[in-house]
Amino acid sequence: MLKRETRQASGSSGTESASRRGRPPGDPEVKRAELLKAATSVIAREGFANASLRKVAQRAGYTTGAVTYYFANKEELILALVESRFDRYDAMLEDIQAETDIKALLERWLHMTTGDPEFLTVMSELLAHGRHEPALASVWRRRYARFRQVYTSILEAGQARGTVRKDIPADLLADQLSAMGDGWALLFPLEPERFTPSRIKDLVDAAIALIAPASGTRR
Amino acid sequence: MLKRETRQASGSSGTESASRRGRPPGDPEVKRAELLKAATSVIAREGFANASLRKVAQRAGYTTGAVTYYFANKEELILALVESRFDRYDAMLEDIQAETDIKALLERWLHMTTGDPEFLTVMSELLAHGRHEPALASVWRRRYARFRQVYTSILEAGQARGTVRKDIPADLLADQLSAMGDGWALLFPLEPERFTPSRIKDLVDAAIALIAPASGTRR
Amino acid sequence: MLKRETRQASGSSGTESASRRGRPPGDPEVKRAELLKAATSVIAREGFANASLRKVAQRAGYTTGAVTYYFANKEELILALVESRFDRYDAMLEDIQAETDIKALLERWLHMTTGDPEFLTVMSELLAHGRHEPALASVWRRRYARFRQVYTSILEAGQARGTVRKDIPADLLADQLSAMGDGWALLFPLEPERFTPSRIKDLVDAAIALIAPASGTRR
Amino acid sequence: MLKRETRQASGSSGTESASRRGRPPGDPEVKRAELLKAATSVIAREGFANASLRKVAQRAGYTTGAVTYYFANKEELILALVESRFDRYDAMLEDIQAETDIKALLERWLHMTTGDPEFLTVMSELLAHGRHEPALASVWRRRYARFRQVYTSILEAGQARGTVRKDIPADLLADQLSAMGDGWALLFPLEPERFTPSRIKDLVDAAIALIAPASGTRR
DNA sequence: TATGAATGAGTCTTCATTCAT
DNA sequence: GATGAATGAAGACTCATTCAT
Repeated sequence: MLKRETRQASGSSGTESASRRGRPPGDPEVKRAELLKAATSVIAREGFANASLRKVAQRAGYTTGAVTYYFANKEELILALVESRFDRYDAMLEDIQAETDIKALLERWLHMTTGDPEFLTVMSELLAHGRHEPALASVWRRRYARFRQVYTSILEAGQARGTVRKDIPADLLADQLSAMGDGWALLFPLEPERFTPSRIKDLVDAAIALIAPASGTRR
Repeated sequence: MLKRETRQASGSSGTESASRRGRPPGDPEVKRAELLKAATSVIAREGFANASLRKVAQRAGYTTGAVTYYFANKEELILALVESRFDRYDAMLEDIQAETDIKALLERWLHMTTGDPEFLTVMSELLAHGRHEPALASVWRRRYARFRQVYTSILEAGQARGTVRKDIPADLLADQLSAMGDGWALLFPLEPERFTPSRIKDLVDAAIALIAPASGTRR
Repeated sequence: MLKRETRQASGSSGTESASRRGRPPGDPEVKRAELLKAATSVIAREGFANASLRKVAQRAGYTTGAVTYYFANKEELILALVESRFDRYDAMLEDIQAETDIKALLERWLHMTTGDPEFLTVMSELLAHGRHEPALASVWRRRYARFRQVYTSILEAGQARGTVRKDIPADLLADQLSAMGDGWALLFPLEPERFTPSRIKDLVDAAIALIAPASGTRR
Repeated sequence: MLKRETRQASGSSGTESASRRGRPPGDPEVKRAELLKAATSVIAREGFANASLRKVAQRAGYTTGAVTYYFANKEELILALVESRFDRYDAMLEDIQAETDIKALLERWLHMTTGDPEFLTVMSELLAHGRHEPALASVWRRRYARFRQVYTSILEAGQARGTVRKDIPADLLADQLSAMGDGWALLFPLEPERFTPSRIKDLVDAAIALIAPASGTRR
């Protein structure tokens, strides 16, 4: 009772309905997506350790209760978040996979992952935290395994086509390249000024050179 | 570091017995080190997000007050922790650096970093968290830069000696290898079962192959 | 009770088909009864303190809104629940009351109250909580008084017939026996393993002996 | 910050230290006892279901944090509370046990249990809630068993002395009397006006008559 | 008639920090 | 020098209740 008055007092427009309760129109999936987006924002900006449901709700323009209405748990929210991020990544990879030129492919991949600045940041936060949340860890293992497979088959195709060195099995190369990617995803937000576009280009070129077949010395 | 001066200033008494073996039992530096060790343990086991000063105190067998007595802040504790971990890493690198054979060197590095199972874990936790704590981030930038230099000079020596490929500048190679290492430090705790000794050996061998000069025997 | 009038006022339509067997599916009273049954279940299993409207709705297979639609309040639901449980108890007592043999009567009472395992549990939960909800307390007082009257008249009949001791007024005996019953209803769920069938039989026999007239054969 | 001002605003004396932190003198056991007393009050007044740590803290004049400082858990607080109540009851029983006259003993017991009006209320609240908290239930089972033993031996002594009927085993009598007591503890707060001193006297006298040896009819 | 989205107060709990002793 | 009692804010979560649809 007391509280309600307080709330109304701080309401801006006098003509607007004082209560925000009741059933507004809208698809629950949309709201869930909104909340996941807000969670992404919060985690990207403040980090996993500092992300709270309250902040997520605030950023989404909801109350805390709304978040726990759509997600039973903080854990469930996080899991839904990882899955959704992976889904997006999946879709993006789909597009790229057709590219046969390994250099072009890597560049598109780079463009894709760095296109949404929040994406890599959130992924690395979630990855770093995965160790402590068994359910999260298992999602990572499951989905990460799929990506290694995709990478591996891409590299195998490259080996067949002669654009990727054959002396190292494709799965090891995939493992190494994705570890490298994870490392950068971790380092990038720490010292963004070091990762200038030209530095990034050099690193990508170097990566391509690393996995290219031995060409110059003997051919 | 910030507050260490303060502590020492009020702690260095001229009457201290110099004949005792090592530092006297009440030595603040010893206690600080003990607390840092406890902090390492706690973070390694429970993760940065779940590590609290209380847990650190408990693990060290100290009282809650002791932690804030020896460290003004949680932040200060964390900073001291990173510095101390880097100091240790520095010392370890010193030993290794003399090794000229690049393969032997990498293997010693591997042995060294994985020797203390808590080490890599804590480092990756702190690295992942660095982004959100400006002071921590700056420590990382400063000290990480030094390591890249060391790595670079090692790789340059290898290039000079002909054991490392010359088509990629040493600093790019260093960047890539350390990113790879960071990636693995992150992935390892997530799926330790995937990193069997033989898989690790393969990955290291593959890494060596990656940076090796294009040999005449291979095709 | 408070709001039942309101409901019925708006619910009794004259066009309702009278030929259908029982009440039509949409009958509010049926839904209310279903919800009360669900509430019984929830309270019996989880206890009054842990029972929430949401759980009741869930168990009944209704939506959250349905509960507050059929019952204005949580309090109203509880009151309706007590009344309905008492109604049932009333009906059960009706059947038994005819029994003239006091031992047979007690045994039928026992059989009756323990027949539905949820019954006693819910009653004791509601009884224990009654104190804190004035409306609930008043229901208890009113209906409990009636039962003491019934018990008293049964015992008086026994006294007249010579099967119940006459040195203690029937109302005091009724008070004592019902207190005993309440005590057991409270203790039973706490240590069910202690209340084996044979122990229960002994306790009932002893209770009968307690209220039996001092027989000539004893001592 | 905001809160502190509020706190200070309601502080009485202007010269008192604004902060209440730091280490005041005092025995932790005393504080624990204080908190238990506050918990007793709250539960007695508002019931177990409505008792919150906040209310306990408030009544004791502490903040919520203080309660969880002295008791790790709400559960731990409750357990400590039951144990302490039982300890008190134990001590009281000790005093009484020497009484050989069964009537005098019962009256002293009555006097004792009703002396502190909160005592019985809290006990019945805790008893009623015991079912849902395994740890609490086990404390009840353990300690309640002891009392039944004491009661049994008192009744056995009565039987040996000829003041208690011998046709019902003492342990059954103990069981019945304590159930009766629990029942009354439950009913009393519900309708205190019914339990006038004279009614209580009658009930006690009737109870004594119930367990007295068959005297009038044949001797 | 009935739904279910959303609220907002309240629950327990954890925690960094402060400070009298 | 060191302790540990106490704070107060924040955390996740639950829940009765409201109400647009």
